[in-house]
Parts: sequence; C-alpha cells; structure tokens
Amino acid sequence: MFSIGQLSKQTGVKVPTIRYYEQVGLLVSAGRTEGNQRRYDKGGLERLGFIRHARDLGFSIEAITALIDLQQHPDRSCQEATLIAQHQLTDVREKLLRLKALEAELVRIADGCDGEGNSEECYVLASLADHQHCRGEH
Amino acid sequence: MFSIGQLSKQTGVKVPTIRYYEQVGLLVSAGRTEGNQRRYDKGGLERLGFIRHARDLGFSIEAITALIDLQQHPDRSCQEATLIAQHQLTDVREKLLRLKALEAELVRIADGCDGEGNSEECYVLASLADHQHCRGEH
DNA sequence: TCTACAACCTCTAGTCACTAGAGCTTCAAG
DNA sequence: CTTGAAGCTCTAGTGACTAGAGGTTGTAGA
Repeated sequence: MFSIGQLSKQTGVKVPTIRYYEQVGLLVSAGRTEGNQRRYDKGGLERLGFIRHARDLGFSIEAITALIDLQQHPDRSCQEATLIAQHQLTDVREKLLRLKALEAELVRIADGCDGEGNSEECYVLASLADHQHCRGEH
Repeated sequence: MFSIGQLSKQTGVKVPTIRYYEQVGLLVSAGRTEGNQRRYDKGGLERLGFIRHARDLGFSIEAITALIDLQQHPDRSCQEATLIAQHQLTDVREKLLRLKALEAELVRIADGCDGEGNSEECYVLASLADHQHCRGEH
C-alpha cells in the first residue's frame, strides 16, 4: 500500500494533481485509512501511470476518461481507442504544421534585426506591426 | 471613427476579446461617445492589428505588453525587442521538438493496431499502459 | 510512550487567455 | 418614432492544474 506521496514519487505526478484527478473522476476514489488518508495498491499505481503517459502524449482528460472506460469494458471494440489515438495524432500534426510556419516567421523577424539602433526603426516591432511581410496564413 | 464591432471585423479579433484586451491594459482605453460606446481611430486599429499578429505568433500578453512599451519609448534600444522575439523562437523550437517526438510515438501507437479485436488486447491501450516501449523521453 | 514534524486532509482562490450569458442601454435605419 | 442590432457592465465558466490557509494524522527517534 502506498500513500499519495509515494504514488507521486513513483509516477512523477504531483500530489495535488493526483487529488485533482480523483476529483474530476479520472482516478477512482482511493481507499482511506482510519485517519482519512488515501492508500493505493498496485492497481492504483498502474492506472495513474496510464494517465500520466496519456497526458504526456497530450491526450485531454476527456479523451483519457474515454480510454479508461474502454479498458473497463473489454468486450467493446478496440476501434474506438484507435480512433481516439488517431484523432490525437491528427491534432499533433496540425500543431506541428502551425508551429513550423511560426518558426519560419520568427526566424525572419528575430534574425532580421541586428539588435542595434533604437526601437523606432526596430525590425521586430515593424514586422509585428505590418502583417504584409508574412508569407502564408495566420 | 470605428465602433468596436467594426474594429472587430477589420482585425478579426472578437468583440469581447477587444474589451478583454482593454481590461488587462494591453489596449489603451478607447474614447467614448456620449452614450458610453467605444470609438476607435486609425491608431487604435493599428495597435490592435499589432496585438493580433503577435498573439497569432504565440507571444504572451505579457510579452506583447513589453513590446508595446518599447514602441512607446523609441529612445530605448531595439535589443530588448529582439530578445523577446528570440525567446519566443526558442520556445517554439522546443515545442516543435516535443511535438515531433509525440508524433512518432502516436504513429507507433495508432498505426500498430488494426482496430479489430476487443479492447482487452488493444495495442493502443497496452501502449499507453506500458511506458517501456517508448523511445526517448517524455 | 511521548513528542516533533513531515506529510496528509479539505477548501477556496488564482493562473492564462479568453468565452458565455444576463440584463440593461444606445445607435441608426426605415 | 419605432424597432432591433449592436453596444454596455458584470459575473461566472473553460482546462488542467497550482498555491495557500488552516487543521489533522502517521511515524521515527528519544
């Protein structure tokens, strides 16, 4: 049996975050000692590890709730889980595209200026004021 | 002179967002009609355009406040603005690296499963439960 | 067995950058 | 002069935590 602090150390999830996960129903309520402190078993450790991993991969709490739900119903098709993962992948790819475009423009802006001179003629500020220079959307 | 709605249409920034920007001091308080409605001139339009562009590039409100501050003090060196932009670029590049790693793992997870069978043997769920398979950090 | 104190508990409020809604007033076209 | 879209303020909600206050419990050492 682990205390919440031990669980935290083993998973790398902060103590208040564990309590928060329980509060929003992501983690089933832990058993308690007579003095009302939470105690976890190996199962609890594994569930939190799952959540941690999924959160690290950017899955929303909502998506993780759905995945855990699927785990608890082994009769249900795996297709749903795959759909959630693929949706997440699409999401990540969209963000990647956006970020790449931003990087390009920031390079243009940040490197276009030698850092000398005063801000009246600053290239950074001029670039931000004038959207015209931008290639592509945002 | 523009109303807040016209300003919104021209810049693509939603009306409540414009009011929010004013509230947090990002946009100087607009002049008002006798009936207390905001009226903007060309300067206001340009300032909001600047903010919009910077937000699109992911600059925080705090960073934008600093940039606007620099604009208002043309005697100050441009170096500070360049620093802010470079900091933002570093940030974007870090996010890019992280996202690329996530993409790789999501491909592994989402494509490793044919979507058939039940969730007991689902590769997505197994992968999320078991961190061991992961290459690299997260 | 006692004591000290780290770790636990609950609850509320704060973070960021908005967004939504209630309930009211003003502006402008017909 | 009427109508209704657009404006106003204020409060509260979003997601995923994080921080702090103020009180209680568990446990290691004396």
